Amino acid sequence: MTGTREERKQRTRAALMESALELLEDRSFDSLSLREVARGAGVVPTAFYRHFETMEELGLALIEESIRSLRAMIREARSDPDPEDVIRRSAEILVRHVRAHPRHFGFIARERGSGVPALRAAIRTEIRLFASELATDLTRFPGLREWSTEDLNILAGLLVTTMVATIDSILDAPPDSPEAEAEVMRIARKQMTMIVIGAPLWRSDT
Amino acid sequence: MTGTREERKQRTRAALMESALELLEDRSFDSLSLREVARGAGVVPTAFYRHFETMEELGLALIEESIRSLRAMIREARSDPDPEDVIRRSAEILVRHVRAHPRHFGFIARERGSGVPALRAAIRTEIRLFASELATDLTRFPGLREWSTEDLNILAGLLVTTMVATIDSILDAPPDSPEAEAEVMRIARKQMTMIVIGAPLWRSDT
DNA sequence: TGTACATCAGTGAACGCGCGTTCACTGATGTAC
DNA sequence: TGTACATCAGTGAACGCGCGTTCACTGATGTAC
Repeated sequence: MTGTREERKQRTRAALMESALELLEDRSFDSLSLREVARGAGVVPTAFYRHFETMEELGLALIEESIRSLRAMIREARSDPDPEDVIRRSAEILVRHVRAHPRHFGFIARERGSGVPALRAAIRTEIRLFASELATDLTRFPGLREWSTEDLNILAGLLVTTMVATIDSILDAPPDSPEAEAEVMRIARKQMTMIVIGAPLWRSDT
Repeated sequence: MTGTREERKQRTRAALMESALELLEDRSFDSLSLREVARGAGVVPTAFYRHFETMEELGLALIEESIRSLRAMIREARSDPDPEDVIRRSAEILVRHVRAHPRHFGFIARERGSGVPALRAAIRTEIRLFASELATDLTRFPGLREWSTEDLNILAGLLVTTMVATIDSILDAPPDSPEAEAEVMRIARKQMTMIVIGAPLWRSDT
């Protein structure tokens, strides 16, 4: 029981989010109850209301937190100026980040398709944003310089879809197996390579 | 109240599944209650037990039903012996079937990532099965004849991922807009083309 | 530094509600003779 | 064809339970003087 009143309040808030994240490991968000979350945080149900008006608000806060992980990952992937090696590095970074924050990525991956509309919408917006940033980055590649914006977006969408599927694979794989991890990484690398090798040739075909 | 006792029983069973499917349009399966489903079917809660032991059993029955749609779609797509046109036709068939059974595909798309483990597992198994059948079909393409089984599976996985993402797009699009539908189909076609053009060239690159 | 008062994070009792499941039942349909 | 009995899909009351939310509260922390 140390710290100022404000610090302690923030700690309880964090405990509520932590509790939810833990429960979400094998449950969907809209099957979670306020009382369970409070219980997991070691706090009486009514204390919840000092921090969030509704469970949905807590869900959105969790998405925001998860998205910070995502952004950190993207920033790292982008920081590499060498486009030669970009696929290998991207696959590595993706796997490493998902392994480092499995509960956040699991939460996002699961709520992306299902459940509470507000969470669904927030996640989809974020993924779309990522895809359009990727489209901008793609112009650095030699074969793609004079592509139309629309075609770049389509290609970026395809790459993002592949990455999201890779996230699913990582989360499905046994958690402590470096072999499984390497395998997922290898497949992701091959798939992304297939795409970027084919894409520049696609133009001539209309 | 016509038909034999058995026919009437089957009709009630169908009504329970129909009720669940309707409720699932904007809810996740594990937030559904047995009482709601029974209510929607116009039947007392305890009557549910004459048809299913648990809600999970009903969920699995729904997946089975949904998968019949999926199989019908796959059969149609495979029946075309002309590999030239296969992408255009596949995209069309995909969009048409999803539009024809939006609730079934929506249910599958949503439960694929989330919720009840048994449903999740059943759906993933089915998708994996589809991917490995597709891998077999791919050997018909000239450039892929002497690929390794593993590489064919990776390519098939990539195509299936793209199709699943397309299903999401169709379900997200406004339901009565032929323009939106055509747009989704066009994007799916482009993406699959990018993949299959690039894939045969990929080999030389290791 | 000390005192008097305000703030407010967390408490605990209470509420009405929908839930899954049990049980004994009803009465129409099916079957044997 | 008619009768007597068996089957069984659906009923309705009852149960204990966890839920979200309200409310008045407590007592430690913060602030003004």
